Amino acid sequence: MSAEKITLTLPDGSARDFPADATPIEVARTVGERLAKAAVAGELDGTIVDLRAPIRRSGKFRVLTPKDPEAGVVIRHSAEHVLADAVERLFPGTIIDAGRQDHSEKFQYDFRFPRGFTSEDLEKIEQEMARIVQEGRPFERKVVTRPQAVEIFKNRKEEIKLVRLEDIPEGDVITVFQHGKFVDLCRGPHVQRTDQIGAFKLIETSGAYFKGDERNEMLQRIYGTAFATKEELDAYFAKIEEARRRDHRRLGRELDLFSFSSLAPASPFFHPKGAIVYNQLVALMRELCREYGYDEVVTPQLFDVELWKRSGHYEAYRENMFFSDVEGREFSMKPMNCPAACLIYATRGHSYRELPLRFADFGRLHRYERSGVVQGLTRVRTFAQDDAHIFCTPGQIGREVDSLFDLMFRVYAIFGFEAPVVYFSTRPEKAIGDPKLWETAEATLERCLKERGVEYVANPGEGAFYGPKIDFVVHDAIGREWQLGTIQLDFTLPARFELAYAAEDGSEGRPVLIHRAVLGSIERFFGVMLEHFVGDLPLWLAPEQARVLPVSDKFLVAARTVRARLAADGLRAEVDERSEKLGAKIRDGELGKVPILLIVGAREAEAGGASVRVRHRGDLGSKTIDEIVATMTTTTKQRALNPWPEEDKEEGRGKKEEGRP
RNA sequence: GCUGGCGUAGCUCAACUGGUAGAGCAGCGGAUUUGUAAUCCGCAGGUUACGGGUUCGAGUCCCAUCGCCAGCUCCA
Repeated sequence: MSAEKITLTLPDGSARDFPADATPIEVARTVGERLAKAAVAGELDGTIVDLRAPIRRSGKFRVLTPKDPEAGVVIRHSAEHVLADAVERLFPGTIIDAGRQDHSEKFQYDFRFPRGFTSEDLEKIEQEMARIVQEGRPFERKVVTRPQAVEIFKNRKEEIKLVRLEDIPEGDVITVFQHGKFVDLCRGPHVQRTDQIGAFKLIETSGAYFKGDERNEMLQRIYGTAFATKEELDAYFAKIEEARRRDHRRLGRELDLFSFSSLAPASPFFHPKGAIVYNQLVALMRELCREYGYDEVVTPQLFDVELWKRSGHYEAYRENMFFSDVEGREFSMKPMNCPAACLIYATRGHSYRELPLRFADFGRLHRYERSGVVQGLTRVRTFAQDDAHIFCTPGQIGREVDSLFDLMFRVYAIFGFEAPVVYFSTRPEKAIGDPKLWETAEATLERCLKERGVEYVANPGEGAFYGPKIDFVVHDAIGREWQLGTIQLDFTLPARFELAYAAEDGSEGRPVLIHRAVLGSIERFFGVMLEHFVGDLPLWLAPEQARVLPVSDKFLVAARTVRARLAADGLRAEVDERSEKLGAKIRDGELGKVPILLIVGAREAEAGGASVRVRHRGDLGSKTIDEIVATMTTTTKQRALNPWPEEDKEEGRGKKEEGRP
């Protein structure tokens, strides 16, 4: 086997032959001793491989050094071992579990430790890690047999590792990595020596269930991050700081949009300004519902639990529901709108001719969420969805779903959300309904995805309890994924509610139910969107679209006249009547993120207009009131992202060049 | 729910090892009449989240409750 050859194509384009068991570090040496010394990993056809592992395959190959951004994952992975080593050195007898799968940003390690790690512990551990890094310990890779591996971890009294070892499928190659006295079960890849870990920092500690299952013991986890250089490490923390700046909870308070009270935990209060934004979002969806052939319905909040038993929620969703007893009857607040839609459908007979029937429902929902999981507007206990339930024939599913894709992408584009990630989720463990119906539903939805040609990620077992779903996910400022829109195909509820329609041939058909939301929860969307815009809402959403600033009290009347004209044309505007200097009013307007400031002094009062100052863009000069109203009205109607159209190209170009060296 | 941390004026934060709560901004009043990111002066504002306890004395130490933050688990 070792006589076999492989051909590696190097970055300079040259193709060279090597023995099949050649390792990346050996290949690096043939290129140059300096490259070999700096190497942290190899990369074969885009996959990072360990320096010491035989390559065995022909392909495009290169050597990664700390200068390559891709090397970061290897550095963090190695820092992870150094962390575990440091903890074992400082706290002998600590049982180790395992590190992190995804090293794209952070590393982590779980330990069985009698108490939580304190910040003093972290400091000590960091110092110990620094020592290990400085010692420049080489990482060694060893392929071992299962009995050898058992032997190693038995000797080290690493009982958790023995459990982990059992999880490795029979026949897999088992490798361990060692640096200094520390040995860990690990696939790699790792750097050559610990001193290639340029800069690292421990971030925080937390509890974490063994194997992520809350029925298991809780281990103590330490998080950290590492980079090739101090500069990259600093940039990482600067990014975190930027995320904090955009946090919607902070923006919501500062802009007086919403608040929370300990008397209604995890339930937002939308202040007058926040309610304007909220209602604009709903108005957008109502408008689109009209265009796409929906009928809006309004349904109750509180239902006899009989309904939930019938719908399956009592069986599969009870932990998330609020209950109350009235007159000896048990009631529950609705966590979803779908059963109400079914009840409406069932109030009379239906013909195939009226399908699809699309019921939009902006009803308020209540879901009990465990206290530890609630978070700002993104995870609350009461919210409304831009919800709808489409009753259609099986043959209409394809067209309905296709039209939903149009709607989703159209709406996300309005907010400038980058192409959302599409997930396809199938039958979960806790599901109701006939498995055969599930299979049909899953196959139908997947076919819609394929016919549409959208790229999607399979998410097995993550469907709703009544049907498979397609989810649309966008990323917030901190890189967290948030599910917004969803399309769920449901054959189960129509059966449970015995819904029917008279088919063309006179037989009785059973409608299919499509659940769908575009924004998802209005509350969550509000939060994600606020972070996305850093509070700089586009004109159509801004609670205060313009603020009129009189240069002094002398122009108060003129300012009020400008405001009155804007209001008469349906624009939201205020006058800053304080006896502050203009500079102060501008400052407060900018900090308040008002899109347009209209300055009225002697010149403007006489001409009957205002000087336009656009948020973050500065003075645009005097305009007539007609021009201001016309521009703002158009921008609002178009739901443009930019509050005021850019000036002609020449000026734009000139401005850009000013900033250049 | 679990692990860890936090809770002082509307906001941001002070108050040495326990010695009896203070500043900036915001608010209010007055002066000022202002031309593109902070005018000046004054006033008011707190049972230190809540309830117990230790102590001569608790914002500070201990216990319990509530809420918030991060993570785990879960999720629109």
